Amino acid sequence: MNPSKRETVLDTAEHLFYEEGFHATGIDRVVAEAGVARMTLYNHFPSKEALVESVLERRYRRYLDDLHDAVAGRGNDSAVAAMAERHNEWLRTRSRSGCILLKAIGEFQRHRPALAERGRELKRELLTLISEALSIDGYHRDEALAERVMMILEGANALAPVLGSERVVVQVESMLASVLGSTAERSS
Amino acid sequence: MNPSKRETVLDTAEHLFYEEGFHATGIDRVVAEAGVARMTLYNHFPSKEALVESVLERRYRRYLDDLHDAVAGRGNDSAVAAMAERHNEWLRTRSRSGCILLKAIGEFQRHRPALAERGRELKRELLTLISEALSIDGYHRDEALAERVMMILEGANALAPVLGSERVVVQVESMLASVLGSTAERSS
DNA sequence: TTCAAAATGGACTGATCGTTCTATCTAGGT
DNA sequence: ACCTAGATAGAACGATCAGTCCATTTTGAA
Repeated sequence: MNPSKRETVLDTAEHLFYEEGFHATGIDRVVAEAGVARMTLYNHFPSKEALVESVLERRYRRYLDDLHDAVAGRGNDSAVAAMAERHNEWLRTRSRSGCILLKAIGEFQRHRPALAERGRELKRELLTLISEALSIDGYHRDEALAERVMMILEGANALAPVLGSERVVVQVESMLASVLGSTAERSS
Repeated sequence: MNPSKRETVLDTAEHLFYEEGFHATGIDRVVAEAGVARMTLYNHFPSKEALVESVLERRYRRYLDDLHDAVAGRGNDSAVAAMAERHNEWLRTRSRSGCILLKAIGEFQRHRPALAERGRELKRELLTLISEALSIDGYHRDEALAERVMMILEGANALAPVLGSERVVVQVESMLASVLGSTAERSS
């Protein structure tokens, strides 16, 4: 069975919102690019805001699930290293223009506070995921360390559009080693 | 003498563009908030694009100059530490919603490539500034190290809207120590 | 006091925004 | 063959967009 119209709309909207911005991308543009009637979109999503939320939810859920899977299926690497490696894969292939969530928070924090807050929630899920990976690796209840690791990943996201993904991924590994290595609190 | 109308427009536009987004902020909104006639704006700036560019230029120039001054006027701190401290001051007071340049690059990379490229140029100026500070501190020609330091600052910018400036500034110092400390290349 | 430059406010253009409506068409299951 | 649910194209809505024009008022320096 072909991808449903709904999925087509989500794919197209994700691409356009991510590459061209949320406010700068009109509904007409989405339906034209998706090859779908305008009312088809509105049958699946009650408003543009709802469409944006679905796009964010779907994309970031995939990203979080991907990181989770990387940890679960890692070989000899540490959990955090496996996670960072999977993040780097996103940087190389799907996330060359920064983090879609931070873009959305920036564009909607005033105009649609609920949307921005949902974005922050998803970001906190990433922080939790990092915390859990650190626990697996023997760093227990070190929230500050998790924040530092997250800052590495977000720094890479932010600078990818400036320095390019290639340059940025190699610094992720280097910084991860520095930040983990200089911690004396490891308990196993 | 009162601040010129031009400065008033720039102040207002900077605030609105930064807090509410570029595409989401109309000219009408800017002139209303600035308490200025629409034609006054268009007498000083030929287009919205020109206004955006002036806003970016002015704000980021101030930021870069500020970092430069911090290095020049530092006490016993290292150059990079003085720079990071000044960056943290921006995070606490003027830059709580992420980096205005990265926001602009995100919103304009497709619609106004020239604007986005100008943004990237200014970002490269920051990288140069960091490189120079590292040179002062005895790390010579280590471009990768400069990129790592920059990733710390940008990671902090990116996460400030999620974790808050307070949490983020303390991690900057910690990470700076890790990243500099784990380098064996220091030559003085 | 004079005079030019700067600023004003409001009308106006054509384009585009998100959203709704309607009438027609297409598919798939019974 | 029939029915229904979904998809279609396109017109239309009021609101807002960036940008222009203009006649009038305010300003500041000579």
